[in-house]
Amino acid sequence: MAPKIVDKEVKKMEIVHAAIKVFSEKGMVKAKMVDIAREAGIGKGTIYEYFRSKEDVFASGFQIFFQAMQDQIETAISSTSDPVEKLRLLITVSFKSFLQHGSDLAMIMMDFWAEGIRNKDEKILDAVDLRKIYYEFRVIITSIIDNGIKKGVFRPVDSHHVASLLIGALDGVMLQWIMDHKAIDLEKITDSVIDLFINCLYKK
Amino acid sequence: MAPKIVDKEVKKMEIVHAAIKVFSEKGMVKAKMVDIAREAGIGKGTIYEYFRSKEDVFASGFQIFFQAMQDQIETAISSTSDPVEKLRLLITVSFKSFLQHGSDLAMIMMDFWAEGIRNKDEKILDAVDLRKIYYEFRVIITSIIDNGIKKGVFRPVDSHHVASLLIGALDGVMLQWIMDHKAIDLEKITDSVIDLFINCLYKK
DNA sequence: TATATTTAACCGACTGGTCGGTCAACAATA
DNA sequence: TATTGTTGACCGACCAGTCGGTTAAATATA
Repeated sequence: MAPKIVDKEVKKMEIVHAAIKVFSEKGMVKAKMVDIAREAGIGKGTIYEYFRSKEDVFASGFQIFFQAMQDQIETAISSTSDPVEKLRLLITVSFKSFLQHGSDLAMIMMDFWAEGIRNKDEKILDAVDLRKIYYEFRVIITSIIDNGIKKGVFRPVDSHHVASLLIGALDGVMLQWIMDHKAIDLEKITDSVIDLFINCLYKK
Repeated sequence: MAPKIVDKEVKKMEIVHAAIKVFSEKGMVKAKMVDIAREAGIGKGTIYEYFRSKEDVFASGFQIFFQAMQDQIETAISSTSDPVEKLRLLITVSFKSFLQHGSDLAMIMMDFWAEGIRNKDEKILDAVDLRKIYYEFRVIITSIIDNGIKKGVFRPVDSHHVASLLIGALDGVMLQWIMDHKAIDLEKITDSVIDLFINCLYKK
């Protein structure tokens, strides 16, 4: 009357994390369902007990990945109310989380970008909505800058443009680092980013 | 005794340009050989008279695409010897070339990135060597900045880091623009990039 | 406690479709 | 007619997703 019971949610997470690992090593296209199954230590058919399709697995991985990153950043910047310190933390934490995960996790981000941009018009995967993710990121940074301007710490600038620029710089530098670890010293570049953005925002 | 003659090089270029169009619309994976053939107005088999594989077609497209971009930028910055003006032109031309081509061409760049990063260890496609391309780009910008420092126009900075940062900012802002044209005004952001980088480099 | 029963959970052989690459036949030219 | 150039039907490797069969945990029964 009562058969084998497993925690569906826990197992689903196990599969997603196995999938994230495989995606990061092989990329979305070359990663096969059987690879994910093997990594999770289960049979291929079992995946379909928890996910509707490969895309569904991918979307779940995407969401978990970016949610974790966003949480990490928001936790860090909520520790202070000083706009300068918030920006400094945001930049540092962004680069740090990349450094600590190595290039595997960076690789999967590349696929998320590629997939997210390619499917930006199709509403199939609403979890993979990079527009929303970037919008939210921009709002966070814009509000820090606006607050800094209001407090008279920063000179008046177009906060939206500067926010876009900061996000772009973070992404773009990471992109170069993914391509060539030896050419880009992520730790030292952090200081340059902070120097350029914060010093240039300071009111003189 | 003298059979049909076609200009192999011209036809090869026709195929590559058809391929670039198809790649930009569908992406590397979804673009089929038969699509490229149809776009070029030829049979599928003919492509294999000019290219060894799909990857070979992709690599050729890659090379032509980036070479054109690099030529455009180098032509622009060679028109002046003023470091400030060189930087201003480099930023403007980079964004302009993106704007004029629309998002199709931006899409293919995304695939080049993804493909280039994924195969960065495999030496199969040495034409698709993003490391080299970014290195060369960095050299160009570094030399402009160093020259500016030498002339006493710019304050002394780590030119390599600032160059990486500028390239990153250009790429990263374009990435956001690709994702959401409405959220990013590429023309107006150009001014912010110039403002931030050039003003902050100025010696006071 | 041993055994039977129930059924969620699991699995991997199979299917159906896709697509890169080949090649034998065909077309055009001089 | 000899040679270059073209072609698309065909092949086979590949793989996402399916499905019928199996396993084993929890309970019921004696």
